[in-house]
Amino acid sequence: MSLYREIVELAKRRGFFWPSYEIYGGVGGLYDLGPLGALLKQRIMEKWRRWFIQKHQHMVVEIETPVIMPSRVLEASGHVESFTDPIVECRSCHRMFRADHVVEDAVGVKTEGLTPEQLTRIIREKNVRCPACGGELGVVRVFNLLFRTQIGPYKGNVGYLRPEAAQGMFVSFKRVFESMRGRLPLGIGQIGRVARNEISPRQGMIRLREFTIMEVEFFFDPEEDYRGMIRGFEGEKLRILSAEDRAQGREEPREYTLQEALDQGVVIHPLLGYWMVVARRFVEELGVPYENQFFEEKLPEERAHYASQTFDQLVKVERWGWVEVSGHAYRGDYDLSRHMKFSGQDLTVFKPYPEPRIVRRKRIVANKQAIGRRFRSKSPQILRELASMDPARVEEALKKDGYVVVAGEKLSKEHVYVEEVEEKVAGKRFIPHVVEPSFGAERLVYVTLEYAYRRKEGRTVLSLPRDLAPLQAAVFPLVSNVAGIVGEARRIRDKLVDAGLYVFYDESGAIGRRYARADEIGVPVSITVDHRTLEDGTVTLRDRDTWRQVRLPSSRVVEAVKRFVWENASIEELGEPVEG
RNA sequence: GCGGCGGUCGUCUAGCCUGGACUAGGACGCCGGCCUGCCAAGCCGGAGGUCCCGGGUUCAAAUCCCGGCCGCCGCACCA
Repeated sequence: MSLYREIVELAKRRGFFWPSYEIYGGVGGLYDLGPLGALLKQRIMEKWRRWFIQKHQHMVVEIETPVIMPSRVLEASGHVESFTDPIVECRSCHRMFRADHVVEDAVGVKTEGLTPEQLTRIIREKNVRCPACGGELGVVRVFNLLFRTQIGPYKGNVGYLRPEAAQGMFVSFKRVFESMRGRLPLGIGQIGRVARNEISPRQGMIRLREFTIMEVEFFFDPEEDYRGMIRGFEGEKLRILSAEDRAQGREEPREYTLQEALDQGVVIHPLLGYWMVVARRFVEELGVPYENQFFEEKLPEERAHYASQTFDQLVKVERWGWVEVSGHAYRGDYDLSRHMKFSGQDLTVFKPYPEPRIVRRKRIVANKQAIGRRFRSKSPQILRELASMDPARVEEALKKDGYVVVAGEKLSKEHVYVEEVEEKVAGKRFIPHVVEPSFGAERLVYVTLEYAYRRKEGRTVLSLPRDLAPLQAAVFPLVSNVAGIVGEARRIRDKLVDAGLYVFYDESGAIGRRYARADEIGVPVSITVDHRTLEDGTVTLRDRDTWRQVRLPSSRVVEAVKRFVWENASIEELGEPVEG
């Protein structure tokens, strides 16, 4: 059986995940997380929080925004338009094509903004055939990956389920920015569910129609030098396959330090690179070694509509080769600009200079009275155009010709002149730029399971990083027919539960079987109460990965488990070795 | 969405081609009991299956035919 199949089998059997709505035949792209899967995902989310929010709490905060979005927001973001592709199917070979691409290639016309009906007409009129087999093409249809719904009882009130959490952060940027007392850089993070109506989801947990996204929108001043922020990170390594390398047919990533990647222009902004380093380390902590991950730059035509540079963080899995677990996009000011335009709200940021600056600049001064007398009803138009002209050029024209042409009229020095003024400028207004690291949580659940999966002496061991284990400790009575032993085991279980831990307790079957069951679901440490416990109060602690055991007083078990699980202490530090 | 292959106890599977003694068999797992001084041990007992769903052919369908759903593999989109 393949590794993938073994994991899927384990997942179903022990309760990590399975297809949703199974009793009704299932629905593609939807998965349930079982008791262990839900815990594992929570631990992964917690780790993400630690890396992306908690460690950066001086500049990154977490919010929560709705899944349902009014259509206006996604019109502004470009998703209503750009998450939609016109597709056409060949009637004979049944291949699918992007209708606009087929038409552009065959007829050589621009298709931007054409409706499916118009595209269909062009196909009919120009007799555009299937590029693969020459067959007849069908009717152009549109598919949109957005799930559409209706908000309230009014049909016209269209809403969508969000395809990414990002828009919630952009829309609420101003409020968060203000509540964070107007500081930049500012990261706004969110963990939330999103939905994309994939045409053909497959690949189990890797490609879902509904999933949890974990993303940060990191807002900053595009003119500021952020190289200081990556101090201490310059030497961090990243494996990157650049778009340039890809265009030349290269398939292997190159290794760069962060500094090199920036110096060579492979990564266009220090902050983009900074979060890529954080992402690499976070994924390493899920159990994926450095050499099994790299960043692939998207080619221009592969990028989302909002991005000017994008990297996918790829992780190697047995079944599908390299799969994306995160995306790192330089979104520029695209989103905030669009929301300014669509909402009419000012989303710019004011940034005071350390000291007000005296700026000398040229200014066009119009003599409105003279213009009004001379040009009468045309003067409003002249004044409007004048306001948007470049002072330097006006000055030059006046100097050279003695007049300047505005709205088809010659204006002389009596109508307009240019003067130099000194102005005090306290700061500047600008639209922040954004870099975005964005993770899919369920993919990480699968990846984490795959990297933890081991076979040892014919048994399955889930060697999950200890702090990710759904259940942190197992407690067993060595035998189940001695009341004292069972009683003490139950007491220890209760103490661990009271300490806030999730405990696997089992008194059925033989001890070896119970260890095997605990190993299989990744419980990092097992505590066994035996006959000696009744004599001297000590119990054994067993390491899931090495199967080594130590003995220590049961009064110290809670502390020992915590040190083992959260502080990664070795088993030997926690007690006296057990012989044998 | 199309093409190819597949869907049988919790899991993995036998049976399907060549319809009927299939009351659908096995292994593992699960539950209970006994036993057990540390790694899936032993003994006894038990529960568990609308053979993916719907329709058709037939005296008779897990088995043949049609449609649907789901999964895997290829073509287009993506965290």
